[in-house]
Amino acid sequence: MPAPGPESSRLVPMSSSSLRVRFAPSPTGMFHVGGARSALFNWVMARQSGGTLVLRIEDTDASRNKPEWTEGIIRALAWLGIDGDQYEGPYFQSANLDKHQEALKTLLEQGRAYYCDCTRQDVVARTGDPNKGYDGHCRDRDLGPGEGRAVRFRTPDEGTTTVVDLIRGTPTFENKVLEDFVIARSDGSVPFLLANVVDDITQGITHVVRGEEHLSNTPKQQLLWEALGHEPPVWAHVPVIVNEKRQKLSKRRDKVALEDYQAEGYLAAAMRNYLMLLGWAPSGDREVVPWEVIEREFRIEEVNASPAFFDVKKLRAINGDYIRALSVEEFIAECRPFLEKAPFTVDMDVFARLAGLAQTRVAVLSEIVPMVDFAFLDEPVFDEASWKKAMKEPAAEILAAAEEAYRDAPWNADELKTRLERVGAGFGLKLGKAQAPVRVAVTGRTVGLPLFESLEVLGRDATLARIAAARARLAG
RNA sequence: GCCCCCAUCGUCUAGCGGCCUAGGACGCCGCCCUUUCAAGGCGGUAGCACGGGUUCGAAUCCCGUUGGGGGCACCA
Repeated sequence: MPAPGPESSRLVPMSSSSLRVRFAPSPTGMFHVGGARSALFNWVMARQSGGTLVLRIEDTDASRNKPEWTEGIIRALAWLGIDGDQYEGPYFQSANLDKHQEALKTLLEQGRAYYCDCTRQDVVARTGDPNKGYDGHCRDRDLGPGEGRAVRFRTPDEGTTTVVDLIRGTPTFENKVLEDFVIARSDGSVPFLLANVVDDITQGITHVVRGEEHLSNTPKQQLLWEALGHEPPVWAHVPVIVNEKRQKLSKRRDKVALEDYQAEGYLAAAMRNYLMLLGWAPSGDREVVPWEVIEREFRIEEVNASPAFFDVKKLRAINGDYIRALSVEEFIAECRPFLEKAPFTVDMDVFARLAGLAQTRVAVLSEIVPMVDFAFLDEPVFDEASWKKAMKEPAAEILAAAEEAYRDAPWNADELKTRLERVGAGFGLKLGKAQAPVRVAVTGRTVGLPLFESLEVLGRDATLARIAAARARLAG
């Protein structure tokens, strides 16, 4: 860690109880990993500055306000560690409608906005170019309210709007390229651009940390802040998360639902750690770090400005690290929900004897099920490829010899290993080869938990029965 | 089409003018360990997009090119 520079080099004060950030998702039925990362960034900033994180549900679109979706957001946040006591709210955008209308009225009265009765078709007909924006046709027509009339914000004809962005510096936009955008639909409702600003103003937001996809909206929103008589917030547009084709992750084509990862057995701590690594890295040559380190070291200004690929392979690796770092008891507890969903009944006492062996072998919790199924099923599920591979040449003889050797063996892993070693030696085979037929006979697969420990847990009767069954299958 | 953003190994990143013969991690490959598979240990593979400047000196600063991405709705 380099010597810390003067305090002034920190763009976001380390301690400022006045900092107010927000996470403002619109309910869509699933919680996007990109949203999770934004939430995390905002949360960390609030925590390390002693400021406040506000949760606001942007539910004004009628198709996006199912209560269970909001619950899903709250549940997902809690899973990540952002419990209800970590934020103010939730506020609902739909509860702030009066303020939206008030702002609209103010803008209209100040002459910063005007009524417009143009349809999209009208505009295109006039400009002859569907790529062109609104042409300002109604700017000075002095229209009053009326059926089919929207309200547009009058953007400046000259000058530039510069947004101060912690990650990108000072993107500057020519005002003349900003079209007069709609701030009230003809039904009177206020769309995102304005509603979002009014809510941020209402809730005293000082730093807006959101996805890069909003950067183009920012000059328009900043103009709105100013027109409404407020100093705009400090912005921070975090890069989008992309897929292998380097496109923004989309719920249509990519696996983006946090719930899906949770259901597969990714640990919240691992997901949290991984998400923070997208665009940022802790000090030193390590990246799998306790959350406290992240909370101490994270700086929004250090977040990379370029898009990051959501690499499930790396997520897996990190998840494996987190799983291995669990105590066996914790591991068992984490496995429980997955075992309860398994198509067989798990005796947790039996599982407890296998858990330690399984822990280093699963990268994702759901993998525990096929790994221990043999111990709970009446008979193993044979993987045909495994069977073919292991049950050749002296397999029948090995199984016969093993059955014989195990009939009266003291039932512990060491002894079982020694006896099978001896069996193998009789065929000039090393244990690695000799154990294969037994492993497949008993577990159904060629790979799995350490065999002799598994046999010890399984018990003599089941082991012998399975070897016999395999011999019969081999003969028949 | 217009606007904006971005550019270090395949991927995520460290680097903020000399410490870089570019470091770490994931992946991949090899070796060791070993009852399979993991885990672990050791080693290897691979990168500053390109072209101009600025400078004694550029991955680091500036400009351009190229290439990616995002946004341009009476969605959020």
